[in-house]
Amino acid sequence: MINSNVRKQILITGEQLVQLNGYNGFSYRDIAERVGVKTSSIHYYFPTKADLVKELVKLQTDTLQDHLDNVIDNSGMGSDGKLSAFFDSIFQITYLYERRMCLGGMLASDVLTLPEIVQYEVRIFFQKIEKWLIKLLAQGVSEQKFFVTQELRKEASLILSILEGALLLSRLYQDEKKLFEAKEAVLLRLIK
Amino acid sequence: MINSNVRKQILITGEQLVQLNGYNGFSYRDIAERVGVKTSSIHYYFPTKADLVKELVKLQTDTLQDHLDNVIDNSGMGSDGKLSAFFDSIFQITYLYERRMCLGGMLASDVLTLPEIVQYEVRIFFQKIEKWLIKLLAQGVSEQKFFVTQELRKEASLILSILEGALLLSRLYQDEKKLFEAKEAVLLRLIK
DNA sequence: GTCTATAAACGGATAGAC
DNA sequence: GTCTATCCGTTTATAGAC
Repeated sequence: MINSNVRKQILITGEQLVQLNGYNGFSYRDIAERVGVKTSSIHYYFPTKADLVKELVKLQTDTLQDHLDNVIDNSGMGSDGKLSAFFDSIFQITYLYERRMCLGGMLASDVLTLPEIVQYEVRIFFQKIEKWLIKLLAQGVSEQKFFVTQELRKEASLILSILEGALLLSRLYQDEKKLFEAKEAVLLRLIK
Repeated sequence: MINSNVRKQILITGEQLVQLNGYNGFSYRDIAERVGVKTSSIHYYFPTKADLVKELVKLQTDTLQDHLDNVIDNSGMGSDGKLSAFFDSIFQITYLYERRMCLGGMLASDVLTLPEIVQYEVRIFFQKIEKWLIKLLAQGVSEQKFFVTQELRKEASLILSILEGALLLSRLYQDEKKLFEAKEAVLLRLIK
């Protein structure tokens, strides 16, 4: 417990590797080399790969949730500013951070090969973001800053799709412009 | 040559497995078992995994291209009908076909682990679809059926992002509704 | 907690018989 | 063309010493 720094380093490195290469694109060895321990030490903290990835998804979900809640609660911005901040927050933990894919999006593409526990956490990951978006949309509508012509749930879902798709294609072409265009399109769409 | 049916079966099965599980989520053994040959036979036709996947991406690119060109040239539909047909065509080779991901989208998520040759073909895959979309958008604008307020290239790119993102999330939740909602949103956006 | 050692299966790939 | 046999590195995971 004195130095469960190692545990933290394993989680951080695992997160990085999942976002870069996907669930089937990294191994315990990859983590071990980067952290500077043996693979058996990783098994000590996380008996199976499922344990490790489940844990790191939970962690990012909570961290992101806290961060976003701060944006919505303790910021002087209007709804439009908050939506803009939402995109920037996501960009900062994805493409703008070593050209990573979204953690949830990467695992979503691997969904058929994921252990059940991991699938479950990935769904939670997106559900929380979607709920947050719905809350923000409602706020924007009541402030008369956003003009939404359909169910808020559908609109939030669409925004998520745009975001994930833009990340996928930005990475393919190594072109961050697509990302900003996606953000701009969403803002224009709502603010109209 | 008499029975290069095997070659074709390998390609078809490989395509299926890539769309379901990704580049790092299947092996020569998986294909061999399904086709009913030994892995060495696959190596006879495709010396390396890169050869195989490169080939199968090329194939789907060409097939899809031909199909879409037919839609745009030899159909009595208006631009809106053609765009609708575009979505349906993609759905038919993805989620509505064994809940597959888009071939290009799946490989895009694996991009950092792909051999160069495969990366190249994936980019071609999307470039051709994007060009086709731009052509259709131009047609729709000149017919005054579509109202596009930005560069056609940006609009096409956005449509692709929406499509890929919707596929990703539909698969995660096993919910085809998201797909149809995405299609509807794109159509409303342009026709409005 | 971290290591060495090892298991047992899997990965892509090749040589050579038929 | 397809197979058997095999190579050799990798992968996840465990046992047990320190």
